[in-house]
Amino acid sequence: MSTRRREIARSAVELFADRGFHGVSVGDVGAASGISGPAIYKHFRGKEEVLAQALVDISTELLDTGRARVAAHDDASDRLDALVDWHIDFAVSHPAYIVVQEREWSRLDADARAEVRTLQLAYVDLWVDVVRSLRDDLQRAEARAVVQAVFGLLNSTPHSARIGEDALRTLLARMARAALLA
Amino acid sequence: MSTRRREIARSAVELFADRGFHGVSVGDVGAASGISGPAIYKHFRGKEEVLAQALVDISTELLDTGRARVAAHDDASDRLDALVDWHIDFAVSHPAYIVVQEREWSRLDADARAEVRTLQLAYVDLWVDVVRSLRDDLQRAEARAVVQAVFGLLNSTPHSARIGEDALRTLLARMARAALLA
DNA sequence: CGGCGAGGTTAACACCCATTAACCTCGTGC
DNA sequence: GCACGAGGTTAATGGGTGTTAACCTCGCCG
Repeated sequence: MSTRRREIARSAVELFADRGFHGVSVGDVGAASGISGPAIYKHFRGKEEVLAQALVDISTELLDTGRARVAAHDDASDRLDALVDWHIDFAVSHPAYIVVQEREWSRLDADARAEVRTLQLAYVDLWVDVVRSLRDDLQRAEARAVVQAVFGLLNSTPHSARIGEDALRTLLARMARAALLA
Repeated sequence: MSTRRREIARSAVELFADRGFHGVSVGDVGAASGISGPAIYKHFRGKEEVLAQALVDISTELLDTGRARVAAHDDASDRLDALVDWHIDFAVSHPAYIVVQEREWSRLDADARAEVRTLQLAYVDLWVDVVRSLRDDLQRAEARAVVQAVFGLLNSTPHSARIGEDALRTLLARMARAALLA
């Protein structure tokens, strides 16, 4: 996967985030990368493949870094904190990715959707394992629901009110922990 | 506001929820209400007005019923429980409305956006007042952020895993309370 | 030096879709 | 009985968009 593909996908995400996939033309996507219009087709087979690339990139980064952060700690409680902090880091610094991932998932074709879904599931499972080592009362399916709900909480950042970024981070971290361990 | 407008908007929401506003044609909107295509223009000035009607309806119902539920209790803690239960009721039974409200807000023109925003803000404030009566440590802006985050948590229902509806309700209620009072 | 492939460009095409026009058909008040 | 307005219908229009075609221009390898 050439780095140019990733550059194009990255800048396209900003557009998708605030005009929606269908609200952004191929011309817009090109313009955002300094080229224009049909030049996109030198890198992608179609518009939708740009979205796919972006979503795969997001999911991969979330998973890979998440794994690394978990592996850096031995204590289960520390691991949970590490996951919460990492997810907040990501959500706060890349709100556009969060929005697009939530919103445009269904526009992907079957193959890309399967790939993204696999990555996302692995990320959820990473959380689930840590959560269950702290919550022996939860079945696996329940733990998954808990984790999804916490993602909803943490991903609310883009829509969120205007308080300082640091205050927001600590607020969210405290709420997430409380919700996870309730 | 004729009731026909509301019927059309209501059935359109289901379409918007899983294909996105731009992914649904005016023909589709008509077909979903048994009429077809341009007949929509006998009730709305344009496609976007259908979306606006739907979002205004959602926001109004959330606010009005929320107010009624709060007024039915004197104790602050009971009021919070009532809000949490009502929001979960709504999110579980109308997932399409939740999805559309989150996703397509930005497609509205300035007037409709302002109206929806006012309603949503009043709903948030309803929560904020109750939360602050239980949490004297929170500034108003912080309380707003807390409430938004809890909405994110509760609105995760549509994306959520497959556990029984009752189990999901109690799980979410417990998590929400914990997050709100942490 | 010559060719050629990667990555651009602009022009053209075909299609879809929101909106408008023109026309029909009742149910209802006068 | 009849005008008329509300709420449909189908046909036409016009703009936008994804994609393809045809063509240009280098940088690099043999």
